[in-house]
Amino acid sequence: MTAPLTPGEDPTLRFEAALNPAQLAAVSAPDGPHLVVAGAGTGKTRTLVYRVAWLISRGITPESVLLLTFTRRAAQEMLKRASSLLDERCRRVSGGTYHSFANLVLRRHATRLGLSNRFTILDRADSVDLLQTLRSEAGYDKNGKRFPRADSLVELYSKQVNTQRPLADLIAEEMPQFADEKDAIIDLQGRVRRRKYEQSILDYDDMLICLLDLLAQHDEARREIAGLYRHVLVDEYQDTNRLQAHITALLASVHRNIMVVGDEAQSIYSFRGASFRNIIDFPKIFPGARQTLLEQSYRSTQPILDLGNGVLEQAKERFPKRLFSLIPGESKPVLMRVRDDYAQADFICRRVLELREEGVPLGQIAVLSRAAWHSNTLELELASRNIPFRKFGGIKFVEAAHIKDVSAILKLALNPTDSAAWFRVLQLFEGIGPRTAQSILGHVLERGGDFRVLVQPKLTVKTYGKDLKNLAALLEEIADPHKSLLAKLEAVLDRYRIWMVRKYDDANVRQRDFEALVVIAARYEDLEAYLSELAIDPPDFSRGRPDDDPEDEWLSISTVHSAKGLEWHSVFLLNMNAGRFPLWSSMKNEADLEEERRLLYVAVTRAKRNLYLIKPEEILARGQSYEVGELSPLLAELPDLQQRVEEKIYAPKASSSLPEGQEEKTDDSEQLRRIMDYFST
DNA sequence: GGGAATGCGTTTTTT
DNA sequence: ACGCATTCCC
Repeated sequence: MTAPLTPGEDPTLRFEAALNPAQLAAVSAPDGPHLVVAGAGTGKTRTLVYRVAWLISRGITPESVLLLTFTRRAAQEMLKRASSLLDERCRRVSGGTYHSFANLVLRRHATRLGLSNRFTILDRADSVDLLQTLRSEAGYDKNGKRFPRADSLVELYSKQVNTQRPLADLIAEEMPQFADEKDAIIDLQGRVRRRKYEQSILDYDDMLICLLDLLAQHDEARREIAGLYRHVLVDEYQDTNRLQAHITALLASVHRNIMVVGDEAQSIYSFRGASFRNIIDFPKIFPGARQTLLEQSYRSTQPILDLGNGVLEQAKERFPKRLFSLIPGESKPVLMRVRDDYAQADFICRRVLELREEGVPLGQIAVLSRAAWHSNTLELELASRNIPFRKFGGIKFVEAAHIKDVSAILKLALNPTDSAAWFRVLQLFEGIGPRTAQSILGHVLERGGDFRVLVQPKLTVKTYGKDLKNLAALLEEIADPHKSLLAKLEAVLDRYRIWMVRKYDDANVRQRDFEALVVIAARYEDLEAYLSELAIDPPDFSRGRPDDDPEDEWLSISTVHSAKGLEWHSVFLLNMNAGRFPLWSSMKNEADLEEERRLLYVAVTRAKRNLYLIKPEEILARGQSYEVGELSPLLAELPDLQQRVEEKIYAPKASSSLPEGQEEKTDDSEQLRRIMDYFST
């Protein structure tokens, strides 16, 4: 990155030297709406970063620039880069993810919506718990009839909110087998809504809904909030849904200075209502919007782009855009055939070590997969060979049961009417299951969430009476407004450790995660900010070591979704089989297959220099049996696949290629590994 | 008999 | 890790 400006230096000159004509046009564009369509690796982020720096260098107040991004990592990265371009003023730019922005605005304006500003936030699992509770309260689970599972209902309702389509239509499409229960399903959604409203709890979707409600229904609020932001910038616009597009448009309704950046070909979140229509329709909402197209890739070599372009050519719906690159590099992506999952892991470990020998740091290497669990075998292999890695995607740190338990206890101190939190906490104790928890929490809520209900004689005589007493004492302690956040957290952890040992046999492994919890807490003043942070912007790694490795000294393992916006020198793509990538479930209809194509496009274009597509010859099927792993149709459908990739076969000669001093690998060691794999989870 | 504990089989992607 | 079904306990 370039050095900071010297006083008196004209930043404009710097921008012209650092950007190509299309990028410069976007960066230095005059006020007004602007759509930037940018292919993978064409400097999308760079353009936004320079735009922020350009605006501020022209005297725009940093706080009045709003930068909305998909992940907080992306936001921080951008502001860091903008600061190093210009100066620290760039750090004061407003923004974050849609959800974190919604949280900030709602804490200020909640009362206008008749909502407490001490609301707590439900994550996905909390929503499932709440739904479970209401489902049994309403008796929908026990009239003998089949009824959708709680988690599929949560998904359905979420889709309804994010697509803003009638629930009845979605039921007909997504779960036709439950068409008979349509009325009950609709009724249940109403019950969930009312309950959340009564108890001041919001799920992720509610945060967007409330923000939209505030902006769309309260004109004064809209003018006040939209008035604050002279410039609105949005990254990854292809992954916004209708709700977010509506919010964005309203935020820009006062000053009309809005720049959205995106790539229809990388739209991979349609399962949560995202639509690249938002990009297509942008000029309809903002007539006369300027448009800029970025097509030159600064990331990948031409052979890698050729494969990406080839994948996209098979798409039914496509837009005229063709990436090109001037980066030298002749070698084609490698399609590596391996025997099975274990050979795949073996190949990656060896190749990773070789790459490191060749001078490629671990931090410049990534392994990507369609689903988080696809890398399970690889993770074991990496661990046994002491190759440090971090895993992104799948179950996150904050989603682990013990972290959720601790958060739930803390939530009660903030909002004692949060029944989802009560439900979880009560079931920590032996002898309390869903039924008993339900009944106790009924008593608690009757008294407006008073903890002292827990110590009434009727309860203390039970086997779990002592636990409830301890809980009540703990809650009393952490509800104290004079106590610091850290002190509250320590109090909870001290008590929870005792409960945890009874509940989990791997308690000492889980124990280590609490250190991270304390580290995060140290950054916050109060409980409310801390819990919001955990719910909205949690640390995004799920496995591996957070703090004790230097930045670049670990290999990334990631889902394709979590790899969005990132790039590596060398990329391995796992399981290029039918059923794995694309998943079986996505092979049934063309719309899903289209999205898988875009996903593969995203995956391929993460690579700068080396790309390995790995194709096991056999895959472990349902049950224990191996079946033939067909080549992914997303590759097989390319008429000129042979020209676009170099096919190789990985057939290790076990004894000769093993490093000295290690045990020779024989067939039974593989079997042992299989057994270990099976029993370790 | 109600409700909790235990065992079994399955696993898409995320704010 | 979780939902679901079965078994076990009060």
